[in-house]
Amino acid sequence: MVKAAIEMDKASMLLKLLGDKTRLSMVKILEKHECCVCEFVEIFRMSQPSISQHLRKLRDVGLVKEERKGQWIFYSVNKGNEYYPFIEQILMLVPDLDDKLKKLEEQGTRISCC
Amino acid sequence: MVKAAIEMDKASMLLKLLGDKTRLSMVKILEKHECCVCEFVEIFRMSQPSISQHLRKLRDVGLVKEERKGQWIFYSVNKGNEYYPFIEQILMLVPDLDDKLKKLEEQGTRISCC
DNA sequence: TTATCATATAACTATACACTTATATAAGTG
DNA sequence: CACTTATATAAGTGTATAGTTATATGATAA
Repeated sequence: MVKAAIEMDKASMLLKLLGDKTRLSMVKILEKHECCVCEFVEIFRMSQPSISQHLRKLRDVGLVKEERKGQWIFYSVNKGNEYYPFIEQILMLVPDLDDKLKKLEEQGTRISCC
Repeated sequence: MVKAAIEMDKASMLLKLLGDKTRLSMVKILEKHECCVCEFVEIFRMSQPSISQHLRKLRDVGLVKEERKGQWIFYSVNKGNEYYPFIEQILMLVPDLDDKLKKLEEQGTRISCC
């Protein structure tokens, strides 16, 4: 067992949380980039409330944090969170999604709202 | 990204599968020990159908395999499965449950049925 | 053969979950 | 100020999920 180890309860809770393609992708992106809600709406082509609700689940366990900048709210991974070492290990096993952001930039929609 | 990497679809599907405390514990135990259904019934103090259904989900994606020995069916992790490298990395982050089996042995129930 | 043990499966139930629509809040903009 | 933009939240809906009880299957034992 590695230094990122945690109890079974916590581990299964976190795996379930990341066991959703949208949330897993969000966290993978947020690990490297700050994003606001409207960008995720673009990336995942999903309704704004749906995106907000996923972000809330991530925020409720402290995995992501939000920062308001004017009318936008930027999300990022909370690397100080007690579970981050665990999450970090899992994210290493998952493909990069930088191309998704790059695509937004090319479309000019990366900062459509931000 | 590490050699255990897989696509997002697969990753989230597997994380969801392990995002259940019972299944996560099962796989962690089966990684090191063959077990039969009745042992899991003891360990998790859960009904036999419930245990069987969890094992079926794991078997359906090929994570565990079964081998009949007389009237018992022994399960073990299928280390040849394409997803095993991914699973292995996750299991490294999770505490050992050897004490649970040890407890069964002490009670004499480890091989109550097997 | 009948009985028993180990396991699987089917049918049902209650809860959790992801998503939708509608509405609220909060910050800019004209 | 009213209007728009960005986001959150509430309420409702359909489906997935984990568990239950009941039954089926398959092997061994009497």
